[in-house]
Amino acid sequence: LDIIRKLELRSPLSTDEKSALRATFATVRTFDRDQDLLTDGEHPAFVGALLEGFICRQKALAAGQRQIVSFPLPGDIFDLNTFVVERMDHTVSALTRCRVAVASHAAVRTLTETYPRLGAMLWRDAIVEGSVFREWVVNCGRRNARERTAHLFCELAVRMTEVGLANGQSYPLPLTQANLSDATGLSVVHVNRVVQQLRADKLISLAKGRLTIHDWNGLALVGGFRAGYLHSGDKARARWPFHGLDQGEGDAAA
Amino acid sequence: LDIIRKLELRSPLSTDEKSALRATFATVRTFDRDQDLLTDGEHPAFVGALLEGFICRQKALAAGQRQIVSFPLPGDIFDLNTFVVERMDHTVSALTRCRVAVASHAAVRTLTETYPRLGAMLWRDAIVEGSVFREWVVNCGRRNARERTAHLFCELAVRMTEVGLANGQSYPLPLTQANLSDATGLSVVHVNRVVQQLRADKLISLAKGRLTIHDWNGLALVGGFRAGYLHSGDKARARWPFHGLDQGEGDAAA
DNA sequence: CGGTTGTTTGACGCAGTTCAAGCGGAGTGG
DNA sequence: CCACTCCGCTTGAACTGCGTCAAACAACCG
Repeated sequence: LDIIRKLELRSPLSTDEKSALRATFATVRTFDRDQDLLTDGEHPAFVGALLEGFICRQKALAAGQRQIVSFPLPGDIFDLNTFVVERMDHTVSALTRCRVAVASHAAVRTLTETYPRLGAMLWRDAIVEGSVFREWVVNCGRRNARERTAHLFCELAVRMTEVGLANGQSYPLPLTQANLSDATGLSVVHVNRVVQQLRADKLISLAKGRLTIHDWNGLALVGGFRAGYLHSGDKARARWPFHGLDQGEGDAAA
Repeated sequence: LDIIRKLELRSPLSTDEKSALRATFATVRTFDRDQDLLTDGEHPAFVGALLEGFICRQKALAAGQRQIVSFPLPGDIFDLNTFVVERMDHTVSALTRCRVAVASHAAVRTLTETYPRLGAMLWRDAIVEGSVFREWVVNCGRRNARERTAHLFCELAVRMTEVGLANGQSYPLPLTQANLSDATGLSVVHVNRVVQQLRADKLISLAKGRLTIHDWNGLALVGGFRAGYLHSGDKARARWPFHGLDQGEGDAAA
């Protein structure tokens, strides 16, 4: 189960925790390309963790335009927020055929009551995703087309590597240029030109659903990419401050 | 204390809860305009709740440009995430002189262990802020200058009203046009032109640090503003699923 | 082999940037 | 009380990055 792999990056799990996770997310559902996993406005009936495939969070505008606001990767739980908030404020769609492990809200609640440390780790990821959103605002607000796409490629490289899906310099990126344009806020035509420019500059190649980065430093420089906001290297803070069930090191006072 | 007012919008607090909040956030600090409350990269020593004044979260690019990614309003706690994540990934700055109620991490931890419902309510706000970030991505990515600024004014109108700081059609907005440009990802010059256009269209007036909305429907239409993502009207979900201390209605199964 | 979906290329136009300068108000020091 | 300065707002003119429109091309699929 990919969630396990992802969580263990930060801190090892006990066998109990692992089997509880497996039991909770036992059901697997498959979604086809262009299907919506969760629709804007609904209150979803399940909690889902991506196992494989590419999905996105997106919001649609009146004029029929779309903006992709993030790409949850395998191992990510993509609707934890529905625990806290009544309705979805965006849509989660499959960009490729994908497999998702689902659990009922009740089951996840039980899981995290039994293993509070797991709850903490899941929520940590949700908080980090907030940080990713902030960086996307910067990306769309203040970077030009070339910088934007370079930055996106860098971010995905780091995150794909983190979950073990990158293979050296390359990782699967089965997105259409239309998808990239929705993620960067550009037009399809311009994304095409930018990608070709990046190719011509020997920074990347992108073909057959796979992105290869030939010059990481160059690409990161173009995108102004600094990985801090992904909080990858941060030491695990397994202690969730908001349930009062366990003890741990404190980050003391003012 | 403004946090109390804000939390009570959702669900009334007991006298115990209120006095505990007051005790925890007893210390008040004042910051001058252009001072940083929290700096990118640091691990802050306190948790802060804005009492009055205008602050922003911002990220700086290499070229000296800035992007404002949100405006925490009075009653908002603006660095809860430092409970979970080692370092700040952005800077929080004062846009006007402001007052902030501060507490140590340890004190907030104690507070939420004693009153888990409070912890749940605080974190709910953090999750909702994530939703606001997503909408900002859309704003910067897919809306033109006029739409963007209109949307921003609408969002602030709703949120200022929510915390009781709006006065009918108008609310305090003591930002420079440079600030607005950093929030919208536009140039100062263009913000100026757009604002004047909105004025000329009798949608708003903006002067002396105060924004007045003359035609709400018109402005919301221009900005493509739909308030759902702010989750203002959602019924309170006081039960935080991740501490297992209290019971509550469940949102049942798959 | 034709239809559909995705990529590529070119020509053109415009929204928004940049540069530059003028203007008004608020604060400060003489 | 005036003079000077600083900061924020406003305006104009010129430039450009990116969008739009249109069409050709390539790959996949039934």
